[in-house]
Amino acid sequence: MAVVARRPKPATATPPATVLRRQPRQARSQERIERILDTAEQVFAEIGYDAATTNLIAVEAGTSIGSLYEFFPNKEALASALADRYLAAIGRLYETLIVDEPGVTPEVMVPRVVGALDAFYRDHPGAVPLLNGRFTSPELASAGANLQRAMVRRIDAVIASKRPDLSPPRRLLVSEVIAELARSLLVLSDQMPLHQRKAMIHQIELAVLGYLRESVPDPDDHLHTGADGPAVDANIPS
Amino acid sequence: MAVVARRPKPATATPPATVLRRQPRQARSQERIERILDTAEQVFAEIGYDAATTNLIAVEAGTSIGSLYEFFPNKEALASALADRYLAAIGRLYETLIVDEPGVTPEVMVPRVVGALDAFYRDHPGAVPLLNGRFTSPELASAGANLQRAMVRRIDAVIASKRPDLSPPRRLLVSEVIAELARSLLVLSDQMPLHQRKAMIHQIELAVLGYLRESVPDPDDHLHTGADGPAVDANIPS
DNA sequence: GCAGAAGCCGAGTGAATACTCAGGTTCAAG
DNA sequence: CTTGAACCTGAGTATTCACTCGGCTTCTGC
Repeated sequence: MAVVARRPKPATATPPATVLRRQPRQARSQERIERILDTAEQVFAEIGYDAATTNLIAVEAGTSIGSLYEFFPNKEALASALADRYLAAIGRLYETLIVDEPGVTPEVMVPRVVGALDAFYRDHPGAVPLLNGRFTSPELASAGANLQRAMVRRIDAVIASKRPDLSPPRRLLVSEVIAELARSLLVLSDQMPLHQRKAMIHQIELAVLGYLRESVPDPDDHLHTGADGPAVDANIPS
Repeated sequence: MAVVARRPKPATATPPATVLRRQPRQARSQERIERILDTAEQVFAEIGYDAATTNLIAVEAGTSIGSLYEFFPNKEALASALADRYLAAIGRLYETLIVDEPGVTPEVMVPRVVGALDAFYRDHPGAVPLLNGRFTSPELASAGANLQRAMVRRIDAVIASKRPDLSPPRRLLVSEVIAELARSLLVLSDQMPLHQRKAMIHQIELAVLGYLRESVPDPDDHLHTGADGPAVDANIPS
């Protein structure tokens, strides 16, 4: 029942964690690799991973499949290398933006982060399906999961610092929801025309802030504590 | 560049909108069709649409590919028929649950709808990737889009009735965000273990309600109008 | 300038798989 | 019972596509 993507000759179980089959020695091939990756990003974004053929990517990149496979061991390695690129870039983004500084309120941080992510996704259309789409390859799915976990951890750290009164599991749950909320709505906004996209980004900010206020009410604010429903701590995972 | 799934012989451009190639006349074949669909639902849910082979579906359903193709013109028709099933069921759900009645506040309706959708997705694991996943087939993508539009329309109608002061475009945007928020978070919760799932469902309710309060503040409540950021009506689409 | 390494090419291979069809079986109507 | 339609079967067909390989070209160090 186990269905492996499309790799007729598995050879070794798991090749050493190298993405490249061989390190390029000359500038020419280095550029070729870059061009192949850029093209793969485009093609994946346009027609999706499954529909994209390695031949098409090679041709569009102005090279041959032979060259492509000279450096990339298989199709998945292409997507994997792309994911690494994105992962590194977005990771840097998080490190810069999701920080625990005294003056930084959620009202400041949320638009900052959402705006930056929006810009990134707009500049790298391939990142959206790669990191957020349903992917056949387990390797890719885990790349996206890693990224998401990184965001959750950072949010969690900030909340821990701002609101030491919350229990760790509760904090984690809230962080997960916020990260997912931002992620999924950003994916949605990504497939909107530009004029709607701007409005959508603002709504994302409202949604995150609204959820925050609802789920982690400000202890100073005694005006807005609803008397409805079960306690907020209900159903948190242990 | 146009990549068609895997249909070597397109024959006619668009066959008449029948899902079945031939209507069954005997009870036996009717049951067979049902069994094939049930199996397809399972298999799609387990390994995904692309990885699922029609042969596997036929075998698992205890029949032959010949029989499968006797009734379904191609693989996509299988998924399409499934989508129709889900569409009808969820449509009924919406009609029952998203209604504009005097006593029904958001605090009542939101948990009701979220809970019902959660139950549905749990009972029909195949529905999630089919309606919410990135799909190669345009036909399937449109099925999911239809469903989402139906939900948006219903939410919009309810908001229109409860809050006639909102401008139509603003209303629509809010409805779209709510629908998407619920959809994507439900997809997330669907891939969680059961004990986390319950907690997640509650957070979805909080998120929707929080967004509502943030984006469409209650005109009676003059306590919670923040002085931050741009006007809420900024950036709405014309 | 030469040898060997690195790089490049693309027709070809093999496996996967959507779908067909010729021939057999089961049903229902007369 | 007979007949023809509906139904079923699964080996075979046609196609796609990831990936290889033998031969060619370009670079680099000496």
